[in-house]
Amino acid sequence: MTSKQRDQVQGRATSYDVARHAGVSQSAVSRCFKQGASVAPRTREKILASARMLNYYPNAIAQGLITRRSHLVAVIISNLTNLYYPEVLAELTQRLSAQGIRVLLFSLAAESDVDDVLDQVWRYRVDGAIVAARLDPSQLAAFADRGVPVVLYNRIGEGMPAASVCCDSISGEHALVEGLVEAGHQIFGIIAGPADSYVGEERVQAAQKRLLQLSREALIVRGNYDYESGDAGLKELMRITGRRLDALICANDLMAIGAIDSARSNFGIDVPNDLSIVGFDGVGPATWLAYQVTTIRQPVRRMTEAAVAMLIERIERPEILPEQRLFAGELLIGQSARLG
Amino acid sequence: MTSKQRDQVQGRATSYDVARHAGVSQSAVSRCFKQGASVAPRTREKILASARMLNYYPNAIAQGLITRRSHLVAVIISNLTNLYYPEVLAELTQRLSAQGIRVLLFSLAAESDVDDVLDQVWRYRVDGAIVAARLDPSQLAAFADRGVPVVLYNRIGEGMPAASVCCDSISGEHALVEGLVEAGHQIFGIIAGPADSYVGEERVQAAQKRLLQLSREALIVRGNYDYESGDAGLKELMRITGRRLDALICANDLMAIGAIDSARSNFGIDVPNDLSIVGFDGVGPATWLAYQVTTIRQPVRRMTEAAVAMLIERIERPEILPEQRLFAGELLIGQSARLG
DNA sequence: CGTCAAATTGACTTCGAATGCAAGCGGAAA
DNA sequence: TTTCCGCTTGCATTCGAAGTCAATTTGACG
Repeated sequence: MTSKQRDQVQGRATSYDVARHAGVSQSAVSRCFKQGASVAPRTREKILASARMLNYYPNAIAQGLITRRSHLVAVIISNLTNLYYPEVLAELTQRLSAQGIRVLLFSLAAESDVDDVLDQVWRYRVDGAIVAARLDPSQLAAFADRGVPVVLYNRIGEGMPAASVCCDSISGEHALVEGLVEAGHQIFGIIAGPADSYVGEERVQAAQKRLLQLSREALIVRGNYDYESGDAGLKELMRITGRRLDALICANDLMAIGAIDSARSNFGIDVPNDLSIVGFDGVGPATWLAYQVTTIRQPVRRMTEAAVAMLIERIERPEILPEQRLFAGELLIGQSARLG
Repeated sequence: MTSKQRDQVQGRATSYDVARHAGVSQSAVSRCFKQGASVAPRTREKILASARMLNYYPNAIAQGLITRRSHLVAVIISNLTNLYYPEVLAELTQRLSAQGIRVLLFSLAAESDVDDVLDQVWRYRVDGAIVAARLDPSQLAAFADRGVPVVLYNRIGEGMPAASVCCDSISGEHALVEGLVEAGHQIFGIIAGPADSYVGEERVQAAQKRLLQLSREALIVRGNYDYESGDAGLKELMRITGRRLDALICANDLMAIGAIDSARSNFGIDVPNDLSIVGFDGVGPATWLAYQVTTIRQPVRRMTEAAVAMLIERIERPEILPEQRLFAGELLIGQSARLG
């Protein structure tokens, strides 16, 4: 077995192997795979035929080394088990893929665990990063220092401006609160997200502020964004209010769903007639018949599209200044709350 | 600004920069970052100090080129929006990460779209791949030809043996069917998955076969693994059976949930008293109070652990022969079905 | 203080593809 | 046929780190 054949069989053919097989130089092979390079049609065909025969694919690692473009983008997501992120991830991956960019995935156990993965991000010389996790100013600065463009997803730069794509929590919560107040609700509860969640805090503060403006107060308990937190939060609020809670604002849909189930099963409460519950996100299960959560749906497709576009812009022209893009959410009127 | 300072600021420091700064050779720097290499303690400290000062991180791309180990693994997943996969992906990513391996994510629109991404997989010289999508024999052979170890997740090699990790659909479905038959159900319906889903077909065939053995027949309609398919499937079966359906077996939990909701809301059926519905997977929402689906829970943690272990074994010793590991699922008794 | 083995170190090459540059080639015009 | 110009092509170098091998230093011991 010749070396050439072995290469072929092992699928380790290099541009030199192809060059030898086609009787040309390695440069010619390289040019064949480069858009708009100068190669005679006859030569190109000969080379492509050899490449096909040898099962040759340009080594992206070597390309990355010489061109300093890895065509890799780091996607850093805090907790994939949250129902909301898989959809975002799938969208991002497919959009990036369509642009010839591959996704290096980093999934964190907690929102603030970014430090653990940044080393790896630097090592792989990614062309950019999309981050849905908490970045402190020094981490954000590290990206800037290294010239790695970042786009934050549903977060903004703390302490320094950064490119970001967000869903407008504030007007979303305002719409929900106004609807609830108009419908005459009196005793408000809020189940917040974990303290280190940017959107969670934003949503809760927005709701709280608008309630105050409308002369209502709200009792706040903290949850963890999961189904169980909805149950636990509701129980706590029922205890605190002596079961007189009549409107519940949850920082995300999953907790709203947990609360709806708990209200019905554990307290025999009629949602929405005795208790209105609203969420945020517009995840799939929110529209399931058993819940039909009244919520704010994030425009995931437009947001991911914007995130990818912003990132690619910044990869191509690193000097572009930070920009925040804020997308309005859509009020999804379900059956879990009485709105005015 | 000296070149050294610029390098530092731009985070583009190379081993040469560190070497110059520490007054040693590039080889010394390289050895410093290699486990068990021979470097004098004093030298090592000097180098590490310089590295820290210059913000040096070894370039994984260059390392990959010379060592032929990219420390990248391709994870190919068919449809991330299926509730089951995010959990698998999160587990895989974290386990691989703990082994010093990064995940190159490929998410497909459909089960059989693997071809579109294989080029990219070859180009990046991944060390291995974990595939939860349909691979035909030629695709499987392509992995073998290129010496890229693969572990199939919830699939087996068609036409040729391949390393794989699966949940035992057959005994799972048998347990469900037996329970349903013992409880006296007469008219069985099945909502299958899409035709190109391996586990879907396996589950349906297992259920069907066991039903036949127990002298029952089942009407089969095909779904798409999503919530809507559960609704549509149920409607179709109700039509076909003249509303006399009393046991429904769904190829996954999401369709079971859709069917439960549809039965209750659209037909006013009491689940489980008038109609028993079972699923498969044991995804999060299956245990929600509104559903409490009777189902088979896949041992995701053990399965992903096995998949990662098998893959790493094969990366280190490519000659290891294919092996199938079949994990029993756990019968999760909920409130959606009467079992005997 | 000299010897010798062991520990350290640096020069150089390598991985695979991209690219600047100069040489080679062909065709058109004179 | 000769000259010139522009398209093709190959040579040589480069990206950044790893590893080989030989040179050098270290230190233990006589």
